[in-house]
Amino acid sequence: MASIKDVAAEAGVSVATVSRVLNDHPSVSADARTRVLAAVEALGYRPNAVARSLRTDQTRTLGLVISDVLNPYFTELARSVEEEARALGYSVIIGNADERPDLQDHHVRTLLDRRIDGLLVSPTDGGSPLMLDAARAGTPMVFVDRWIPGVEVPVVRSDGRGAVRDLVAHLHSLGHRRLAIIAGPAATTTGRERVEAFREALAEYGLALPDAYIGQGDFQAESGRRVTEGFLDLPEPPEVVFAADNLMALGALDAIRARGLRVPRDIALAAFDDIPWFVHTDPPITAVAQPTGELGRAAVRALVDRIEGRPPQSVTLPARLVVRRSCGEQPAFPEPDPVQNRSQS
Amino acid sequence: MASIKDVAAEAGVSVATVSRVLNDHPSVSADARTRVLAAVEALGYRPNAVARSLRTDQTRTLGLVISDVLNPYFTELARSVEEEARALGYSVIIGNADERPDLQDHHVRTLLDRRIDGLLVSPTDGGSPLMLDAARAGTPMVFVDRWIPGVEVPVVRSDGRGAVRDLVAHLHSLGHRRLAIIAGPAATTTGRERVEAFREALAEYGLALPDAYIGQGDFQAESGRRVTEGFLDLPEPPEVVFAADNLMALGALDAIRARGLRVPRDIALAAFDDIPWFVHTDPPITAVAQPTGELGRAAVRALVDRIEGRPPQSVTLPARLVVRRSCGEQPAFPEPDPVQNRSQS
DNA sequence: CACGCCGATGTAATCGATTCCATGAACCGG
DNA sequence: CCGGTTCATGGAATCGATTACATCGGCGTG
Repeated sequence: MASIKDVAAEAGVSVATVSRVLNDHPSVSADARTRVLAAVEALGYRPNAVARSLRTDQTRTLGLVISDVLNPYFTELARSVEEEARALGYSVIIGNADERPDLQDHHVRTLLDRRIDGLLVSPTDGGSPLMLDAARAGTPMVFVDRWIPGVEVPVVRSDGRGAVRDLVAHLHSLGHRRLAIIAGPAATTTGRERVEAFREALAEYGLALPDAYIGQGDFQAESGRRVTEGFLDLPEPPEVVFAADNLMALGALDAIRARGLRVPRDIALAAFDDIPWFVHTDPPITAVAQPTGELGRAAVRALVDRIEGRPPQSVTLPARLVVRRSCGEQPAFPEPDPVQNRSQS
Repeated sequence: MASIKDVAAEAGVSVATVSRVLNDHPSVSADARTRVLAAVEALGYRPNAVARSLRTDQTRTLGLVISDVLNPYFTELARSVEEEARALGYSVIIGNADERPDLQDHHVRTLLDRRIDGLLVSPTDGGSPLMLDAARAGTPMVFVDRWIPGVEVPVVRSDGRGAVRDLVAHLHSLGHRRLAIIAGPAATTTGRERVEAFREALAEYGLALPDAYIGQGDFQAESGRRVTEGFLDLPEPPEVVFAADNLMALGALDAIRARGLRVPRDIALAAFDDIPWFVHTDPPITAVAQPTGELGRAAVRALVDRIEGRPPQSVTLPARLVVRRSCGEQPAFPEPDPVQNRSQS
């Protein structure tokens, strides 16, 4: 592979001049510039990003560590992150933690070794020493979706409180009174918050959230199935199951079907996180939709602000309720249900 | 951040010795080794991968350029690729081409600039000059899923011929005679092959595949919807729609529902690519399942063989038919329908 | 006319590793 | 006791860029 020296030789100038042309430094003669450009073309030269990074101490690369790539929510997040980063001249390296703290650490370490300029994390747990150290050591970092309290790192997330209140109102108006929730891991902020939001909303309607109606899941489908089976075995099963993420909702749907029960006739189902597939399930599932794309873009902007020396800002965007048929009764204004909710760039 | 020099100073040895310890070169005294290790620990030293790559001319990184991250098939592929690469000591940088040749080129260029050790590609199109040049220039490269004919690059893919024949047999036995297909882009091998396999299988049953029953899609949901509407508008609409990928099947399902028709009573539906969600749609969708995880792992192994100087091998694995309810009648042996078909590592 | 400044260019140091080569000590067999 | 190995170690070159500094010619101005 041709190096800058070869280009210099071909163009009959020094490497310094070649470098100046490539980084369009002002003081280069028009003549030298054209000769260098010609040489670059002739040799098919491309600057070695590795060498450049070593010298400049910046890689123009962002790390993104997400909890689970197979979860469509995170896939969409990753997509919008990459899109915005590209627009700002950065590349993204994605690490999939698979909800495993050890894998999360592996990726954080690898990314740090590669000297990425900044790190976007959706933590699987309460935070490993490694990550906390990195944050303290001054690695530009932003939490997205989930975060770790007590760490001086900007957070970009969505607030589901309002949407959950709307959901409970919807459920209440349909006559449901016994509402259960499949919670996410207590180690995650989203795992805790969604339960709290649900509990508070219930309280507004004078409803309690008994312990028996709180199932402990782990954001994976299998746990949704298991917890739901527990609910159905109760002497007085809930009338509604609210899953704290989309995968667990799927597991719940499975468990319900396996008993030969029908949604929403026998039991209602709702989920946190809306995904395109919820339109196509039987029945279409009512969900709390996060502004995923906007979240990803805002997170990148915050991180790049931090990297480039501007003050980064935490951002909280509201989620909204999308009513479909899984809780009973048709919505007054049926939504258009777009096949593809992708933001073309 | 501490460098190797700092470690050397702290341990009272030269940088050469530190480097030897880190790469466990045999001729280092036990004493020096412990002192270096202590210094590494004390300073929290981590080798700079950028500097190392520059010197050794290898990054221990693989590039993966996929056609569409939002397609669960590719997400699963990406996951297995990363998993196997990690096991072999490599990292993976994923580039999402979004079925756009220009984006594909952007990612290939960026990855090449970063001097990745090898490239895994599922090409969106017939192959840009950039990619062909890279292949000719000797960049270790492997095609996965889709490939480009006439290029000297190993291919890891699955052969759907057998499964498609099984599908047609299944459809025929259910009494269906008018079968239509939503094809993928003709620029992709998978786009062309699936139509051919379908046509050949039909021929075995003495059935033709008229042009009116071949719709041109682009592997995205919207095209599936559009094509299906065309089919339904035909004076003699097909009895079965076979979508060449999962996203287009979803679009088809949409279009069918929008007309108030029911699957499989009014029209049958089948898809290429099985995904976890097909279990949960209404009705569950019959599909041709690729051994996605195995494909990803085999692709990585082939690429790493090539990188490390062993002869790489092309691999073709058979796909298989998964019968569900979208084509009519219950399967004789209902499958267990696992909630999560993830291979835990 | 001379001085100083500016623009264009080249030389060389530098980033943080790896690794070739030289050096010196220890050790072995004759 | 000496020449030849072997082992541990350090010095310095190197990878491919960027960039501070030096140099030099030309030009404007007092």
